[in-house]
Amino acid sequence: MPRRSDVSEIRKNQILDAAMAVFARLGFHEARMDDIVQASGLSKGALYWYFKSKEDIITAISQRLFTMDIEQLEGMLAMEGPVSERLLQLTQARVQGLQRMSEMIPILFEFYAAAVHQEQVRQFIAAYFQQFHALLEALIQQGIDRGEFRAVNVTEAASALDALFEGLVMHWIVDPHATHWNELGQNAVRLLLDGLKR
Amino acid sequence: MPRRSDVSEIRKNQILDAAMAVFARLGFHEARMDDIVQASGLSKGALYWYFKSKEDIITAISQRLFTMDIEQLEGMLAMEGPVSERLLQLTQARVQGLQRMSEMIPILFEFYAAAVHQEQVRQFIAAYFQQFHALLEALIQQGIDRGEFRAVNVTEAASALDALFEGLVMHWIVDPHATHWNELGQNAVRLLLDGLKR
Amino acid sequence: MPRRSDVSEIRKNQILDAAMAVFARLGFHEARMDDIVQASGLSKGALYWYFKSKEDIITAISQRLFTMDIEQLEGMLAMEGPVSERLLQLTQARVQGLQRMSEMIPILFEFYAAAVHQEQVRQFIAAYFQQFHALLEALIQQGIDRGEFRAVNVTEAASALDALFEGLVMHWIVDPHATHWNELGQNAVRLLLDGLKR
Amino acid sequence: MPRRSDVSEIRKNQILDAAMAVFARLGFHEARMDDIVQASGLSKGALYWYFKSKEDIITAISQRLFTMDIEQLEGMLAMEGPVSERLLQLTQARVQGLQRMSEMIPILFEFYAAAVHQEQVRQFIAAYFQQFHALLEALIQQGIDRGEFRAVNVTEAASALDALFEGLVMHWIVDPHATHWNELGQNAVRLLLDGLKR
DNA sequence: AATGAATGAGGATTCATTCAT
DNA sequence: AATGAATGAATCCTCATTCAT
Repeated sequence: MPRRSDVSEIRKNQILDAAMAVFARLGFHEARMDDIVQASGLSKGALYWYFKSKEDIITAISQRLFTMDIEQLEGMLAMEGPVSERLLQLTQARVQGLQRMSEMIPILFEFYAAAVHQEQVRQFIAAYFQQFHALLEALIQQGIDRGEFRAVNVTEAASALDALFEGLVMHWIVDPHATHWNELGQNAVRLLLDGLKR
Repeated sequence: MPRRSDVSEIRKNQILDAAMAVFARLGFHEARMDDIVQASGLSKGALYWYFKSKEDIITAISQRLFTMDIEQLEGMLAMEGPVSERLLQLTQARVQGLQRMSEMIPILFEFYAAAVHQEQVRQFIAAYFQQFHALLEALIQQGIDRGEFRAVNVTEAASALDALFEGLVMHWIVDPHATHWNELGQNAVRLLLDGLKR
Repeated sequence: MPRRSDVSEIRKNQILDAAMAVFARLGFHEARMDDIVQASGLSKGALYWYFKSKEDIITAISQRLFTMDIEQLEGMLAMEGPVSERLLQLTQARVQGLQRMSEMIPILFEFYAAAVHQEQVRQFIAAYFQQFHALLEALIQQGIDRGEFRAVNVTEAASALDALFEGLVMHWIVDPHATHWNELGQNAVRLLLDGLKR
Repeated sequence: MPRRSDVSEIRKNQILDAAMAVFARLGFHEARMDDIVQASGLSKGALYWYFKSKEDIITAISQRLFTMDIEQLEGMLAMEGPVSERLLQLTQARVQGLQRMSEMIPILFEFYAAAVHQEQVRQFIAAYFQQFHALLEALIQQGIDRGEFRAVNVTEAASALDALFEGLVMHWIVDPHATHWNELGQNAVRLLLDGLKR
């Protein structure tokens, strides 16, 4: 028994789903509001009833993409076992996440470009990066505390991992249909881990 | 005594310089041809005399950015001394390059986004990545041959370095005015090198 | 025990009050139905329940404004005393009326503009003018009959008074907060009366 | 031999002529930019090349209408002969002016309504009224100085004439095709003059 | 080579009105 | 009676590109 207020949530998701599909296909600028209207199955008026502008939709999508499952990742911290193994699992999870949203990667690039000029978008992304970074720092610290890693500078090591993960995304440009992202990631991280180990 | 074609070259550069400044400030889509006209100090007609469309200008800029000094980098291969040291020098050179073109980084993001929908742009970028990657492979191979590095998979190790370098660029979004890119890069690469060494 | 129709009457007035306030502030065209909805404290549906269109509301307001107290004015005819004095009283009454509805004067101008293109509105206004004109004619005739005024052309003299009264309204544009309308009116009418007297 | 800069002036007039015709027919709000485009014989782009918005066109027209022939009217001051006669001539000139621009009177009402919400328009109108008022004051003062009029309060008398003139315009609403405006005006002013004379 | 006026297809947004509930 | 979500035609304005000079 859906309550009235649920309709609002349903419609917004309906619109954002449509918008993401359209944006992935055409990019933010080539995408027409009419494209989103059509993809959403709603009317122009309905779109503007729920989002007051195209930019509003973009912002909402950035929230969807960058306001995420940090909690889920934080689970890694609580887990048992060697940190290096957990980092490799994390890598796998990240890569699988990317592959699952593979067709949304064009939107990622749109956002990176938009971040330059839309402070709100930039902040979403920066917050995401920072949360991820904090998680990595905590994991590496665990590794050091357990005697698994050398006493490296935690921040620096985390930044290196950050860069690795982000750099993997860029690889999409070279090869949009890459199927070996997982290997790529696993190997790269393994090399770093080799450098971290005692 | 300037030859005819010199004027042409001067004008084109005048336009591309203006365009890059405008694109960096506004992004490809917010930038108007009139903005470029004004920034260039030329007339609308002159602009279209030298470039037949906005996209043409963008393509020309991508050539400027991504058709680069590979030769210069290839010098690294011929150099003497430990490969790990040369890789750190390469890192420093890359970072300094980024810092020099710091205000152009927004354009980089524009290109990454454009690459998704403009095949020609994508190919420029991919070619750039691949050349860089090839250089790294060669360097690492040298390291292995000299017994400096373990007999790692060269391609994988180069990919890891690729990702590191690209990931550093992404850091711009988190902190556009970062002054410690060099440290960041040096440390990250050092960690990887630690993993590579025997 | 309010009868059914009372609620209806209350709602309609509620809406018209709100609409007048909104129209005065924004003009007919800048005013949105939503503005009226909000000002009325009712819902959009309720608005359209009582008035079938925006134009309907405007028409209803014109009735409010231009279907007026002619009876009240007609009292002037029945009064005793010098006609010139009664005309000055009439002037005072008019001016006070204007001052009371001071913030509605913008709506007057809206109506004058609307009259050009909406016959129904034009007719309301014309009817108002004509009734007022007829009253003035009757008063002046009385003045002549009583030997107070010269035997002027009654219609012409009434038209002059008409024009005077209307012209006073225009003064609002020059000085929206004028406080001396009464003087202005009294003096102008007095001058005309001087011309009418024997 | 028209100079280049003349084209600009020609185009602007072409557009304003078209706009006035359209506005008179449809009112400011019903008139579409496309209507003006069509009436002007130019293209949409050309319109916006010369005027940056619809409101801009309206402002330009208000300048046309209200930045006027005060000089011409000032001639009245310098003339010889009885002031009362000159005032009647002035009346005739005004009425003829109105009749000549008869089909523009709807625009007048549009402006009166617009003045309420557009300060710039209000100021144009107020300035016009004030200049006209000043002229009337000067004329009446002359009449007093020459012993033609009683020593009335000049400002008050001028205001009465102001009101008369403006009120005549309002008569358009009652009877848009009135042919006897001249009589109407002449008689009304004559009555006032009777009140002014010694 | 260079100018800048002119073009017009295209797009985001608005808002009076409707209608299922 | 009343609600407010939904509709979509209509409109202002933009801007890449062209072309007469």
